[in-house]
Amino acid sequence: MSKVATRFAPSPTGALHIGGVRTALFNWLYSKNHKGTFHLRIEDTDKERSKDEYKVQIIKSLKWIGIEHEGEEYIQSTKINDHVNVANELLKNGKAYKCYCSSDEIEEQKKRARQKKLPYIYNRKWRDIPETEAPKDIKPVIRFKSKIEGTSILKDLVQGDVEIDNNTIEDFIILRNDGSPTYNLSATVDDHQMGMTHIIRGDDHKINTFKQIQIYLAMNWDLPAFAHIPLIHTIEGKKLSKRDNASTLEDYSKIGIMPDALRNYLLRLGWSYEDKEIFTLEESIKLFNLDGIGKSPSKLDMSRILSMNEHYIKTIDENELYQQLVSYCEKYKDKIKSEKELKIKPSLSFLKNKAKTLEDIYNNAKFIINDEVQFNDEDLKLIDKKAKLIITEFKNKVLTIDEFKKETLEPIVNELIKSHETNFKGVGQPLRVALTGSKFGPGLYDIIISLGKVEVQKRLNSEIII
RNA sequence: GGUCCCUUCGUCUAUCGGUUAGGACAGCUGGUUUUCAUCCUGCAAAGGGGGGUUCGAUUCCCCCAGGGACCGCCA
Repeated sequence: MSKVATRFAPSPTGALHIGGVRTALFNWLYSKNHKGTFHLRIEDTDKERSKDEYKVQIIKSLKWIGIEHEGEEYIQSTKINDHVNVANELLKNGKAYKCYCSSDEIEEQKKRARQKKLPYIYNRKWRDIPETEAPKDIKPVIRFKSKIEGTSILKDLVQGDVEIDNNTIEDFIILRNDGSPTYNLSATVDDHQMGMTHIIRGDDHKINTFKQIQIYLAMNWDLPAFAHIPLIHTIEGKKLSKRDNASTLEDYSKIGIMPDALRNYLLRLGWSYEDKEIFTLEESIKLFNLDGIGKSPSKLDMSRILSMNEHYIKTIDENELYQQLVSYCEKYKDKIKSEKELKIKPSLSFLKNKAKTLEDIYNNAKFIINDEVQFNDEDLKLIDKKAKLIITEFKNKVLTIDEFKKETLEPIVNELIKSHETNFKGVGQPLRVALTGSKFGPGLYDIIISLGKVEVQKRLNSEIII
Protein backbone atom coordinates (compact mmCIF):
# COMPACT_ATOMS: atom_id res chain seq x y z
CA MET A 1 0.00 0.00 0.00
CA SER A 2 1.20 3.45 -0.83
CA LYS A 3 2.15 5.93 1.84
CA VAL A 4 -0.79 7.24 3.78
CA ALA A 5 -1.98 10.70 2.77
CA THR A 6 -4.89 12.43 4.46
CA ARG A 7 -6.40 15.85 4.21
CA PHE A 8 -8.65 18.30 5.95
CA ALA A 9 -10.82 20.28 3.57
CA PRO A 10 -12.67 23.15 5.23
CA SER A 11 -14.45 25.89 3.36
CA PRO A 12 -13.27 29.31 4.51
CA THR A 13 -16.73 30.65 5.27
CA GLY A 14 -16.24 31.23 8.96
CA ALA A 15 -14.11 30.54 11.98
CA LEU A 16 -13.01 26.96 12.43
CA HIS A 17 -15.60 24.97 14.22
CA ILE A 18 -14.63 22.58 17.00
CA GLY A 19 -16.07 19.63 15.10
CA GLY A 20 -13.83 20.56 12.20
CA VAL A 21 -10.88 20.73 14.52
CA ARG A 22 -11.54 17.21 15.66
CA THR A 23 -11.84 15.99 12.07
CA ALA A 24 -8.55 17.70 11.27
CA LEU A 25 -7.00 16.17 14.37
CA PHE A 26 -8.08 12.65 13.46
CA ASN A 27 -6.78 13.04 9.93
CA TRP A 28 -3.53 14.47 11.17
CA LEU A 29 -3.07 11.77 13.80
CA TYR A 30 -3.88 9.02 11.37
CA SER A 31 -1.28 10.22 8.91
CA LYS A 32 1.32 10.74 11.63
CA ASN A 33 0.62 7.32 13.07
CA HIS A 34 1.31 5.83 9.65
CA LYS A 35 4.25 8.10 8.99
CA GLY A 36 2.29 9.56 6.13
CA THR A 37 1.42 13.11 5.16
CA PHE A 38 -1.39 15.44 6.09
CA HIS A 39 -2.63 18.11 3.71
CA LEU A 40 -4.88 21.10 3.88
CA ARG A 41 -7.30 21.92 1.13
CA ILE A 42 -9.23 25.16 1.15
CA GLU A 43 -12.60 24.69 -0.50
CA ASP A 44 -13.17 28.29 -1.50
CA THR A 45 -15.34 27.85 -4.54
CA ASP A 46 -18.32 29.50 -2.92
CA LYS A 47 -17.26 33.00 -3.89
CA GLU A 48 -20.06 34.65 -1.99
CA ARG A 49 -19.14 33.31 1.39
CA SER A 50 -15.46 32.45 1.21
CA LYS A 51 -13.07 34.95 2.72
CA ASP A 52 -9.33 34.98 2.72
CA GLU A 53 -9.21 36.08 6.34
CA TYR A 54 -11.01 32.88 7.31
CA LYS A 55 -8.40 30.84 5.50
CA VAL A 56 -5.69 32.55 7.49
CA GLN A 57 -7.65 32.05 10.67
CA ILE A 58 -8.19 28.34 9.99
CA ILE A 59 -4.49 27.75 9.46
CA LYS A 60 -3.73 29.68 12.61
CA SER A 61 -6.26 27.73 14.61
CA LEU A 62 -4.89 24.41 13.46
CA LYS A 63 -1.41 25.53 14.31
CA TRP A 64 -2.58 26.68 17.73
CA ILE A 65 -3.69 23.18 18.58
CA GLY A 66 -0.56 21.64 17.14
CA ILE A 67 -1.61 20.60 13.67
CA GLU A 68 0.52 21.58 10.72
CA HIS A 69 -0.04 20.56 7.16
CA GLU A 70 2.41 19.35 4.58
CA GLY A 71 3.50 21.86 1.98
CA GLU A 72 1.37 24.62 0.57
CA GLU A 73 -2.33 24.57 1.11
CA TYR A 74 -4.26 23.31 -1.87
CA ILE A 75 -6.59 26.03 -3.03
CA GLN A 76 -9.60 24.52 -4.69
CA SER A 77 -10.56 27.59 -6.68
CA THR A 78 -7.27 27.42 -8.56
CA LYS A 79 -8.08 23.93 -9.80
CA ILE A 80 -11.44 24.61 -11.38
CA ASN A 81 -10.12 23.96 -14.86
CA ASP A 82 -9.13 20.45 -13.83
CA HIS A 83 -12.61 19.83 -12.50
CA VAL A 84 -14.21 21.10 -15.68
CA ASN A 85 -11.92 18.93 -17.77
CA VAL A 86 -12.99 15.87 -15.85
CA ALA A 87 -16.62 16.81 -16.35
CA ASN A 88 -16.02 17.09 -20.08
CA GLU A 89 -14.24 13.79 -20.15
CA LEU A 90 -17.14 12.14 -18.38
CA LEU A 91 -19.43 13.75 -20.92
CA LYS A 92 -17.32 12.49 -23.79
CA ASN A 93 -17.25 8.97 -22.39
CA GLY A 94 -20.99 8.89 -21.97
CA LYS A 95 -20.75 8.88 -18.18
CA ALA A 96 -22.49 12.23 -17.93
CA TYR A 97 -25.00 14.19 -19.96
CA LYS A 98 -26.35 17.65 -20.52
CA CYS A 99 -29.60 18.41 -18.82
CA TYR A 100 -31.75 21.21 -20.22
CA CYS A 101 -34.31 21.39 -17.47
CA SER A 102 -34.73 24.91 -16.17
CA SER A 103 -34.44 25.49 -12.44
CA ASP A 104 -38.10 26.47 -12.49
CA GLU A 105 -38.98 23.12 -13.94
CA ILE A 106 -36.97 21.33 -11.27
CA GLU A 107 -38.48 23.46 -8.52
CA GLU A 108 -41.93 22.61 -9.80
CA GLN A 109 -41.16 18.90 -9.65
CA LYS A 110 -39.82 19.18 -6.15
CA LYS A 111 -42.90 21.03 -5.05
CA ARG A 112 -45.18 18.40 -6.52
CA ALA A 113 -43.19 15.62 -4.88
CA ARG A 114 -43.49 17.37 -1.56
CA GLN A 115 -47.23 17.75 -1.91
CA LYS A 116 -47.64 14.08 -2.70
CA LYS A 117 -45.23 13.27 0.13
CA LEU A 118 -43.07 11.41 -2.31
CA PRO A 119 -39.30 11.48 -2.16
CA TYR A 120 -37.97 13.80 -4.82
CA ILE A 121 -35.38 12.55 -7.21
CA TYR A 122 -34.52 14.10 -10.56
CA ASN A 123 -36.41 12.19 -13.23
CA ARG A 124 -33.40 11.71 -15.52
CA LYS A 125 -35.38 13.36 -18.32
CA TRP A 126 -32.38 14.28 -20.47
CA ARG A 127 -30.42 11.13 -19.80
CA ASP A 128 -31.59 9.58 -23.05
CA ILE A 129 -32.87 12.46 -25.16
CA PRO A 130 -30.57 13.09 -28.11
CA GLU A 131 -28.59 16.32 -28.21
CA THR A 132 -30.38 17.39 -31.39
CA GLU A 133 -33.57 18.00 -29.47
CA ALA A 134 -31.97 20.37 -27.05
CA PRO A 135 -33.64 23.77 -26.69
CA LYS A 136 -31.48 26.62 -27.94
CA ASP A 137 -32.40 29.16 -25.30
CA ILE A 138 -31.46 27.15 -22.22
CA LYS A 139 -27.95 26.71 -20.90
CA PRO A 140 -27.61 23.12 -19.74
CA VAL A 141 -26.11 21.71 -16.56
CA ILE A 142 -24.09 18.55 -16.72
CA ARG A 143 -25.35 15.63 -14.73
CA PHE A 144 -23.56 12.45 -13.82
CA LYS A 145 -25.15 9.25 -15.06
CA SER A 146 -25.65 7.59 -11.76
CA LYS A 147 -26.35 3.88 -11.46
CA ILE A 148 -30.04 3.02 -11.49
CA GLU A 149 -30.05 -0.67 -10.79
CA GLY A 150 -28.70 -2.68 -7.92
CA THR A 151 -27.05 -1.61 -4.72
CA SER A 152 -23.74 -0.12 -3.70
CA ILE A 153 -21.69 -0.92 -0.66
CA LEU A 154 -19.40 1.52 1.05
CA LYS A 155 -16.75 -0.26 3.04
CA ASP A 156 -16.33 2.36 5.68
CA LEU A 157 -13.44 2.03 8.09
CA VAL A 158 -15.53 3.34 10.96
CA GLN A 159 -19.11 2.55 10.04
CA GLY A 160 -18.54 -0.87 8.54
CA ASP A 161 -20.37 -1.88 5.36
CA VAL A 162 -23.09 0.55 4.39
CA GLU A 163 -25.40 -0.56 1.61
CA ILE A 164 -27.89 1.54 -0.30
CA ASP A 165 -30.09 1.12 -3.34
CA ASN A 166 -28.53 2.88 -6.30
CA ASN A 167 -31.85 4.33 -7.33
CA THR A 168 -31.84 6.55 -4.26
CA ILE A 169 -28.89 8.45 -5.72
CA GLU A 170 -30.04 10.86 -8.39
CA ASP A 171 -28.20 11.99 -11.47
CA PHE A 172 -26.42 14.73 -9.59
CA ILE A 173 -25.13 17.88 -11.19
CA ILE A 174 -21.39 18.07 -11.69
CA LEU A 175 -21.27 21.27 -13.72
CA ARG A 176 -23.60 24.22 -13.23
CA ASN A 177 -25.08 26.05 -16.17
CA ASP A 178 -22.49 28.78 -15.67
CA GLY A 179 -19.85 26.13 -16.29
CA SER A 180 -18.62 25.90 -12.71
CA PRO A 181 -18.10 22.53 -11.02
CA THR A 182 -20.08 21.43 -7.99
CA TYR A 183 -18.79 20.07 -4.72
CA ASN A 184 -18.92 16.34 -5.39
CA LEU A 185 -16.97 16.71 -8.62
CA SER A 186 -14.40 19.14 -7.25
CA ALA A 187 -13.79 17.23 -4.07
CA THR A 188 -13.35 13.97 -5.92
CA VAL A 189 -11.01 15.36 -8.53
CA ASP A 190 -8.97 17.14 -5.88
CA ASP A 191 -8.73 14.11 -3.65
CA HIS A 192 -7.54 12.09 -6.60
CA GLN A 193 -5.03 14.66 -7.75
CA MET A 194 -3.74 15.16 -4.26
CA GLY A 195 -3.19 11.44 -4.02
CA MET A 196 -5.28 10.97 -0.94
CA THR A 197 -5.31 7.43 0.38
CA HIS A 198 -7.72 7.94 3.27
CA ILE A 199 -10.69 10.25 3.46
CA ILE A 200 -11.59 10.81 7.08
CA ARG A 201 -14.49 13.20 7.46
CA GLY A 202 -17.76 13.86 9.23
CA ASP A 203 -20.67 11.50 9.03
CA ASP A 204 -22.65 14.16 7.22
CA HIS A 205 -20.69 13.34 4.06
CA LYS A 206 -21.62 9.70 3.99
CA ILE A 207 -24.26 9.90 1.28
CA ASN A 208 -21.96 12.07 -0.85
CA THR A 209 -19.48 9.25 -0.79
CA PHE A 210 -21.76 7.09 -2.92
CA LYS A 211 -21.74 9.82 -5.55
CA GLN A 212 -18.02 10.36 -5.34
CA ILE A 213 -17.20 6.69 -5.58
CA GLN A 214 -19.08 6.55 -8.86
CA ILE A 215 -16.90 9.32 -10.25
CA TYR A 216 -13.76 7.45 -9.24
CA LEU A 217 -15.08 4.36 -10.95
CA ALA A 218 -16.13 6.21 -14.09
CA MET A 219 -12.68 7.78 -14.34
CA ASN A 220 -10.96 4.52 -13.58
CA TRP A 221 -9.19 5.99 -10.61
CA ASP A 222 -8.03 4.10 -7.55
CA LEU A 223 -10.47 4.39 -4.70
CA PRO A 224 -9.25 5.84 -1.43
CA ALA A 225 -10.38 4.34 1.86
CA PHE A 226 -13.23 6.14 3.59
CA ALA A 227 -13.85 6.67 7.28
CA HIS A 228 -16.87 8.64 8.42
CA ILE A 229 -16.67 9.79 11.98
CA PRO A 230 -19.78 10.49 14.03
CA LEU A 231 -20.67 14.12 14.49
CA ILE A 232 -20.35 16.11 17.66
CA HIS A 233 -23.66 17.07 19.14
CA THR A 234 -24.68 19.91 21.38
CA ILE A 235 -25.87 19.09 24.86
CA GLU A 236 -29.37 19.10 23.35
CA GLY A 237 -28.35 16.38 20.93
CA LYS A 238 -28.29 18.35 17.70
CA LYS A 239 -25.49 18.72 15.20
CA LEU A 240 -23.11 21.37 16.42
CA SER A 241 -23.27 24.49 14.33
CA LYS A 242 -21.49 27.80 14.21
CA ARG A 243 -24.43 29.41 15.87
CA ASP A 244 -23.96 27.39 19.04
CA ASN A 245 -22.00 29.37 21.52
CA ALA A 246 -18.59 28.08 22.40
CA SER A 247 -18.11 26.18 19.20
CA THR A 248 -15.11 27.91 17.69
CA LEU A 249 -11.56 27.54 18.92
CA GLU A 250 -11.47 31.21 19.75
CA ASP A 251 -14.30 30.68 22.21
CA TYR A 252 -12.10 28.32 24.16
CA SER A 253 -8.79 30.06 23.88
CA LYS A 254 -10.27 33.33 25.09
CA ILE A 255 -11.38 31.80 28.37
CA GLY A 256 -7.94 30.33 28.86
CA ILE A 257 -8.25 26.77 27.65
CA MET A 258 -4.84 25.52 26.63
CA PRO A 259 -4.26 23.88 23.26
CA ASP A 260 -2.94 20.64 24.64
CA ALA A 261 -5.92 20.24 26.94
CA LEU A 262 -8.39 20.84 24.16
CA ARG A 263 -6.46 18.52 21.90
CA ASN A 264 -6.63 15.81 24.54
CA TYR A 265 -10.33 16.40 25.11
CA LEU A 266 -11.13 16.29 21.42
CA LEU A 267 -9.08 13.16 21.00
CA ARG A 268 -11.14 11.37 23.62
CA LEU A 269 -14.41 12.62 22.24
CA GLY A 270 -15.50 9.72 20.11
CA TRP A 271 -12.23 7.86 20.37
CA SER A 272 -10.82 5.75 23.14
CA TYR A 273 -7.88 3.60 24.00
CA GLU A 274 -8.76 1.27 26.86
CA ASP A 275 -9.19 3.32 30.03
CA LYS A 276 -6.57 5.87 29.18
CA GLU A 277 -7.66 9.48 29.57
CA ILE A 278 -4.51 11.55 29.31
CA PHE A 279 -2.47 11.43 26.14
CA THR A 280 0.60 13.45 25.40
CA LEU A 281 0.94 14.52 21.81
CA GLU A 282 3.48 11.77 21.22
CA GLU A 283 1.24 9.15 22.80
CA SER A 284 -1.72 10.21 20.74
CA ILE A 285 0.29 9.86 17.54
CA LYS A 286 1.56 6.50 18.60
CA LEU A 287 -1.75 5.08 19.75
CA PHE A 288 -4.29 6.63 17.40
CA ASN A 289 -6.20 4.27 15.18
CA LEU A 290 -9.53 4.11 13.42
CA ASP A 291 -10.70 1.08 15.41
CA GLY A 292 -10.94 3.19 18.52
CA ILE A 293 -13.52 5.51 16.99
CA GLY A 294 -17.03 4.87 18.26
CA LYS A 295 -20.05 4.83 15.99
CA SER A 296 -22.40 6.99 17.96
CA PRO A 297 -22.33 10.77 18.10
CA SER A 298 -20.99 12.37 21.24
CA LYS A 299 -22.00 15.45 23.13
CA LEU A 300 -19.77 18.35 23.91
CA ASP A 301 -19.31 18.63 27.66
CA MET A 302 -17.86 21.88 28.96
CA SER A 303 -17.16 20.61 32.45
CA ARG A 304 -14.93 17.93 30.99
CA ILE A 305 -13.04 20.44 28.89
CA LEU A 306 -12.53 22.50 32.02
CA SER A 307 -11.32 19.61 34.11
CA MET A 308 -9.00 18.46 31.35
CA ASN A 309 -7.59 21.97 31.24
CA GLU A 310 -7.25 21.95 35.00
CA HIS A 311 -5.32 18.74 34.80
CA TYR A 312 -2.90 20.24 32.30
CA ILE A 313 -2.51 23.39 34.36
CA LYS A 314 -1.52 21.31 37.35
CA THR A 315 0.80 18.95 35.59
CA ILE A 316 2.69 20.79 32.88
CA ASP A 317 6.06 22.37 33.47
CA GLU A 318 5.70 25.68 35.28
CA ASN A 319 7.90 27.55 32.87
CA GLU A 320 5.70 26.46 30.05
CA LEU A 321 2.58 27.29 31.99
CA TYR A 322 4.00 30.71 32.63
CA GLN A 323 4.68 31.26 28.95
CA GLN A 324 1.11 30.28 28.16
CA LEU A 325 -0.16 32.67 30.79
CA VAL A 326 1.93 35.52 29.45
CA SER A 327 0.74 35.10 25.90
CA TYR A 328 -2.82 34.59 27.08
CA CYS A 329 -2.78 37.84 29.04
CA GLU A 330 -1.16 39.70 26.21
CA LYS A 331 -3.84 38.53 23.83
CA TYR A 332 -6.95 38.74 25.95
CA LYS A 333 -6.12 40.78 29.05
CA ASP A 334 -3.43 43.33 29.81
CA LYS A 335 0.15 42.64 29.06
CA ILE A 336 1.94 41.63 32.25
CA LYS A 337 4.53 44.24 33.21
CA SER A 338 8.03 42.95 33.49
CA GLU A 339 8.39 43.97 37.15
CA LYS A 340 5.31 41.90 37.93
CA GLU A 341 6.74 38.89 36.16
CA LEU A 342 9.26 38.45 38.93
CA LYS A 343 6.47 38.11 41.42
CA ILE A 344 4.02 36.05 39.42
CA LYS A 345 6.36 33.41 38.13
CA PRO A 346 7.47 32.05 41.51
CA SER A 347 3.89 32.29 42.76
CA LEU A 348 2.45 30.09 40.05
CA SER A 349 2.69 27.04 42.26
CA PHE A 350 -0.12 28.36 44.42
CA LEU A 351 -1.88 30.56 41.89
CA LYS A 352 -2.53 27.58 39.69
CA ASN A 353 -3.90 25.44 42.47
CA LYS A 354 -7.28 26.99 42.29
CA ALA A 355 -7.51 27.43 38.57
CA LYS A 356 -9.28 25.58 35.82
CA THR A 357 -8.28 28.06 33.15
CA LEU A 358 -5.56 30.57 32.38
CA GLU A 359 -8.18 33.20 33.01
CA ASP A 360 -8.59 31.83 36.54
CA ILE A 361 -4.85 32.12 37.10
CA TYR A 362 -4.99 35.67 35.82
CA ASN A 363 -7.81 36.46 38.23
CA ASN A 364 -5.95 34.83 41.09
CA ALA A 365 -2.91 36.90 40.25
CA LYS A 366 -4.80 40.17 40.10
CA PHE A 367 -3.70 41.16 43.58
CA ILE A 368 -0.16 41.10 42.25
CA ILE A 369 -0.89 42.54 38.82
CA ASN A 370 -2.94 45.50 40.04
CA ASP A 371 -0.96 48.30 41.66
CA GLU A 372 -3.92 49.46 43.68
CA VAL A 373 -5.94 47.13 45.86
CA GLN A 374 -9.53 46.94 44.71
CA PHE A 375 -11.77 46.73 47.76
CA ASN A 376 -15.39 45.80 47.78
CA ASP A 377 -17.68 47.16 50.45
CA GLU A 378 -18.70 43.77 51.73
CA ASP A 379 -15.18 42.61 52.50
CA LEU A 380 -14.15 46.03 53.76
CA LYS A 381 -16.63 45.59 56.59
CA LEU A 382 -14.29 42.99 58.02
CA ILE A 383 -11.79 45.72 58.74
CA ASP A 384 -13.25 46.97 61.99
CA LYS A 385 -11.53 48.79 64.83
CA LYS A 386 -9.96 45.67 66.25
CA ALA A 387 -8.84 44.52 62.83
CA LYS A 388 -7.15 47.87 62.21
CA LEU A 389 -5.24 47.45 65.40
CA ILE A 390 -4.09 43.99 64.37
CA ILE A 391 -3.05 45.25 60.97
CA THR A 392 -1.02 48.06 62.45
CA GLU A 393 0.73 45.76 64.89
CA PHE A 394 1.47 43.29 62.16
CA LYS A 395 2.86 46.05 59.98
CA ASN A 396 5.22 47.21 62.66
CA LYS A 397 6.44 43.74 63.51
CA VAL A 398 6.91 42.67 59.94
CA LEU A 399 9.18 45.69 59.46
CA THR A 400 11.81 44.00 61.53
CA ILE A 401 11.99 40.91 59.36
CA ASP A 402 14.61 40.79 56.66
CA GLU A 403 13.53 37.72 54.80
CA PHE A 404 9.88 36.92 54.14
CA LYS A 405 9.17 33.26 54.48
CA LYS A 406 6.67 31.16 56.33
CA GLU A 407 9.09 30.42 59.16
CA THR A 408 9.63 34.11 59.90
CA LEU A 409 6.06 35.25 59.40
CA GLU A 410 4.28 32.55 61.32
CA PRO A 411 5.59 33.53 64.76
CA ILE A 412 4.29 37.05 64.26
CA VAL A 413 0.84 35.88 63.33
CA ASN A 414 0.76 33.42 66.20
CA GLU A 415 1.75 36.12 68.62
CA LEU A 416 -1.06 38.34 67.40
CA ILE A 417 -3.55 35.52 67.73
CA LYS A 418 -2.48 35.07 71.31
CA SER A 419 -2.39 38.72 72.35
CA HIS A 420 -5.76 39.48 70.81
CA GLU A 421 -7.32 36.27 72.06
CA THR A 422 -8.55 35.28 68.65
CA ASN A 423 -7.92 32.52 66.12
CA PHE A 424 -6.12 32.43 62.80
CA LYS A 425 -9.18 33.69 61.03
CA GLY A 426 -9.30 36.75 63.27
CA VAL A 427 -5.87 37.79 62.13
CA GLY A 428 -5.66 36.26 58.66
CA GLN A 429 -8.95 37.54 57.36
CA PRO A 430 -8.33 41.28 57.91
CA LEU A 431 -4.80 40.98 56.63
CA ARG A 432 -5.90 39.18 53.51
CA VAL A 433 -8.51 41.83 52.83
CA ALA A 434 -6.04 44.62 53.49
CA LEU A 435 -3.49 43.12 51.12
CA THR A 436 -5.70 41.84 48.33
CA GLY A 437 -9.08 43.47 48.75
CA SER A 438 -10.84 40.16 49.13
CA LYS A 439 -11.37 37.62 51.86
CA PHE A 440 -11.01 34.86 49.30
CA GLY A 441 -7.66 34.08 47.84
CA PRO A 442 -4.42 32.24 48.26
CA GLY A 443 -2.96 31.33 51.63
CA LEU A 444 -1.96 34.33 53.70
CA TYR A 445 1.75 33.54 53.78
CA ASP A 446 1.76 32.94 50.04
CA ILE A 447 0.23 36.38 49.56
CA ILE A 448 2.69 38.14 51.83
CA ILE A 449 5.73 36.38 50.42
CA SER A 450 4.77 36.99 46.80
CA LEU A 451 4.04 40.66 47.44
CA GLY A 452 7.33 41.28 49.19
CA LYS A 453 8.26 43.65 51.98
CA VAL A 454 7.98 46.94 50.14
CA GLU A 455 4.60 46.21 48.66
CA VAL A 456 3.23 44.80 51.92
CA GLN A 457 4.25 47.94 53.78
CA LYS A 458 2.75 50.10 51.10
CA ARG A 459 -0.56 48.29 51.14
CA LEU A 460 -0.82 48.17 54.89
CA ASN A 461 -0.25 51.89 54.99
CA SER A 462 -3.20 52.52 52.71
CA GLU A 463 -5.44 55.08 54.36
CA ILE A 464 -8.61 53.17 53.62
CA ILE A 465 -7.64 50.56 56.19
CA ILE A 466 -5.93 52.63 58.79
C1' G B 1 -41.85 11.87 3.81
C1' G B 2 -37.46 8.83 1.65
C1' U B 3 -32.47 6.84 2.44
C1' C B 4 -28.71 5.83 5.85
C1' C B 5 -26.61 5.76 10.78
C1' C B 6 -26.80 5.44 16.10
C1' U B 7 -28.67 3.53 21.25
C1' U B 8 -23.93 0.96 28.30
C1' C B 9 -24.25 5.57 34.64
C1' G B 10 -26.24 12.89 33.73
C1' U B 11 -21.58 13.17 30.18
C1' C B 12 -17.11 10.72 27.59
C1' U B 13 -16.34 5.71 27.40
C1' A B 14 -14.30 0.05 28.66
C1' U B 15 -16.36 -4.78 27.68
C1' C B 16 -14.22 -8.31 21.30
C1' G B 17 -20.92 -14.76 24.83
C1' G B 18 -19.64 -16.26 31.04
C1' U B 19 -17.40 -9.59 34.88
C1' U B 20 -20.16 -8.02 41.82
C1' A B 21 -20.81 -4.35 33.97
C1' G B 22 -14.79 -1.16 34.89
C1' G B 23 -12.63 3.90 34.50
C1' A B 24 -12.89 9.28 33.94
C1' C B 25 -15.74 14.04 34.41
C1' A B 26 -19.82 16.03 36.85
C1' G B 27 -22.93 15.11 41.54
C1' C B 28 -23.26 13.83 46.74
C1' U B 29 -20.80 12.27 51.50
C1' G B 30 -16.66 12.34 55.11
C1' G B 31 -11.53 13.88 56.27
C1' U B 32 -7.12 17.29 55.99
C1' U B 33 -6.88 22.73 55.70
C1' U B 34 -5.98 29.36 56.92
C1' U B 35 -10.88 31.71 53.68
C1' C B 36 -11.98 29.91 48.59
C1' A B 37 -9.68 25.82 46.58
C1' U B 38 -6.41 21.74 46.19
C1' C B 39 -5.68 16.89 48.10
C1' C B 40 -7.42 12.25 50.15
C1' U B 41 -12.00 8.50 51.80
C1' G B 42 -16.36 6.89 50.42
C1' C B 43 -21.42 6.83 48.09
C1' A B 44 -24.88 6.95 44.36
C1' A B 45 -25.41 6.26 39.19
C1' A B 46 -26.10 2.46 33.06
C1' G B 47 -26.95 -1.99 28.92
C1' G B 48 -34.38 1.82 25.30
C1' G B 49 -38.47 -2.13 24.69
C1' G B 50 -39.90 -6.93 22.65
C1' G B 51 -38.70 -11.34 20.31
C1' G B 52 -35.21 -15.01 18.90
C1' U B 53 -30.02 -17.96 18.67
C1' U B 54 -27.36 -20.16 22.89
C1' C B 55 -26.19 -24.01 28.62
C1' G B 56 -25.46 -18.64 29.01
C1' A B 57 -26.51 -12.55 26.17
C1' U B 58 -24.76 -5.63 27.09
C1' U B 59 -22.15 -8.51 23.38
C1' C B 60 -24.91 -12.25 17.55
C1' C B 61 -29.86 -11.87 14.52
C1' C B 62 -34.89 -9.70 13.79
C1' C B 63 -38.83 -6.21 14.98
C1' C B 64 -40.33 -1.79 17.41
C1' A B 65 -39.37 2.84 19.80
C1' G B 66 -36.35 7.04 20.38
C1' G B 67 -32.45 10.12 18.56
C1' G B 68 -29.39 11.88 14.53
C1' A B 69 -27.45 12.89 9.50
C1' C B 70 -28.43 13.58 4.46
C1' C B 71 -32.10 14.54 0.77
C1' G B 72 -28.95 22.41 -3.14
C1' C B 73 -26.98 24.65 -9.92
C1' C B 74 -23.59 25.27 -0.58
C1' A B 75 -19.42 22.90 0.76
